[in-house]
Amino acid sequence: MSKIKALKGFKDLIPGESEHWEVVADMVRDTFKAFGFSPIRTPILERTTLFTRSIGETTDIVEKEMYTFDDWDKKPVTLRPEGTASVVRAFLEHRHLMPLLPVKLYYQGPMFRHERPQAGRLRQFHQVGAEILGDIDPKQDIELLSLLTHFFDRIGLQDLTLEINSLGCTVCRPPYRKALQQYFKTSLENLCKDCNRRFHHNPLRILDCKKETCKTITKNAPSSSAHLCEACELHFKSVRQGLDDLKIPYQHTKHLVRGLDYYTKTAFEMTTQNLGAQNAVAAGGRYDGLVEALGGPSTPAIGFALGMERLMQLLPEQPHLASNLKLFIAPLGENAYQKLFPILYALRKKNCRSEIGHPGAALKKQMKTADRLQAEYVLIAGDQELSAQKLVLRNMSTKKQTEIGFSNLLDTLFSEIFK
RNA sequence: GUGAGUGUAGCUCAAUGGUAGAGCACUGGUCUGUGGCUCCAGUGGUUGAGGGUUCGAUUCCCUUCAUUCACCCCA
Repeated sequence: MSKIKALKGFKDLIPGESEHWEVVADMVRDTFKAFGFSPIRTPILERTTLFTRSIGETTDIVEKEMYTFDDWDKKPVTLRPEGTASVVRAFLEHRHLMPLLPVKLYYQGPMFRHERPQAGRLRQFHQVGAEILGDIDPKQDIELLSLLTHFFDRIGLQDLTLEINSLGCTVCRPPYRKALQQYFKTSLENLCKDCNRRFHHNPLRILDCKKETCKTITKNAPSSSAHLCEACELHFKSVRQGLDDLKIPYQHTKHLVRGLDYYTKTAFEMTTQNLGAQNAVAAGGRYDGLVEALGGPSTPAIGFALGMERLMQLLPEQPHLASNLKLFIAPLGENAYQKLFPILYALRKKNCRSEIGHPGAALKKQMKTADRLQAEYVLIAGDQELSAQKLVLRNMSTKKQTEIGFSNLLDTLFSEIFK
């Protein structure tokens, strides 16, 4: 056994599983394009400041989870911990090429966070994301949520809940934050250690605590929706109305909070009870201030990210895909191999999935290999066949064998195996 | 970063203070050039690593590493 193993929290996707990922990836492309999104691929490595400025200096991700190191020019670079910052950076860098607002983009790819691995959480994990840049209208929120809902529908996942909330904006969030601190101030000693920490740097998070004692205290805490400014209130109302109009079920979760600093107004999560301690398969929200914060023109935007590992974990157990091998060629001896290898090449050029056995192996062994590869047909070529100028074609499920002459070999073969 | 659980054959797991066993997989035979099924046989382990207690440790203790789950946080 090799001593070098994959890093902790990094995982190989091998046949048996990798095929299913491709199926889902294809479905992503298909669905997201239907909703008018275009693919974008951004680099995995970015300047560190892109993330510190967008995600927030004091978030856990930036403080202790990023893979950051000095590039050869001594400037710090980081393996992306999420996708939105890169997309916004690319949007700003190529704005002249994407003049039509709103710009609708989607991506899929690996993200990196140095966390302790756990069910539904890896250090390299994969996200599918979608972003709509350049429109503050709640219509965009609805469009994005309808895509998310439809995608899960189409992939066949049930038992998912769309939870939404509004976090307010720069106008109404600060007063709400104060109101929360005011409320919790009196019961600080009854709140857990973590919540005491949250009290200072992110009091909204207290609402999300899992501890029972904290939960009872948060029960009567002021809700964000009661503190929304007029614009945010109206926006949130339109979003909910829009979802109702499309008959998309959702739940208004008053304590729903987002971890990244850049979120404003609409915030949402697609949650499930079947993921162990994790419950979010997808999450996102509006980030109306981010583009400007990264040095661009004021550009409201909204997006979501979906965790592939979590999605795959929720999908019902998939049977290992059959290899769909059409033909296995069993050459007995070097002569046969040399005669048949060009035939194999010709078959493959015609997109016929085919394999050839090892000429030194006994026929029995080659048959076994063919069986394991789930070949539909086996073409047998030994000395007898070569001297008789006729090959034997065996149908593996019916066990019927037919002889095929050397003249027009390829054509005959094709008409036999594709009839 | 914190806490708990688990490390025995390629895989899934037994067992015992006296140097380990099953099923599956693999190889071969049954079946001389024809796969799946049956039956039979065989290969395969310094019981994660290091140290300690003991006449003796795979079992008990300590350390370490790996892994899993949970907390924090997040998709």
